Amino acid sequence: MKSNTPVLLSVAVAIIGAIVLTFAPINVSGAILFAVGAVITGFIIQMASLSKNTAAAATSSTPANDITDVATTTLYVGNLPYRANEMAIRTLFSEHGKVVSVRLMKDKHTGKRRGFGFVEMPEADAANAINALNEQEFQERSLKVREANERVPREPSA
DNA sequence: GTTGAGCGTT
Repeated sequence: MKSNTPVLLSVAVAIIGAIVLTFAPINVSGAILFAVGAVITGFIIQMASLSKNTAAAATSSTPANDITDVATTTLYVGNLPYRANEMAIRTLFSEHGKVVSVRLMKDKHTGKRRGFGFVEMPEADAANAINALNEQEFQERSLKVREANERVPREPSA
């Protein structure tokens, strides 16, 4: 990781400064000033690195990241085992298409899983996943994959 | 720690 380099550098500067100050005939106020200066320098280096990375990330357009403008279909997945987590469902559906988002509904009060969830996929992949994963066993349970009903409409906050 | 038809939050 490149971002660790400025941190290690600032830490090294601080340590070296402390060692030098230990054997150097300088008063305490000078030591404090040096330490503060070292810390500030480290933060400045970090900020410069962060802004540099942000600018680079914003400037370079990676074609592998634009997948947000695809028409997606939300799938209802029922009869899920209680041990199943989102990662397992995402992995399972990823075998039959691109998974946009996976949401396993849990009880709001207890936080336990209710055994069903929603998987968002592109239309073609969604139909493929329904045809492939519906009524199929997943961890000794028969999956129920269908098209989800209408989501709650986004009410304009007015 | 339990249960088993169903359609839901930032």
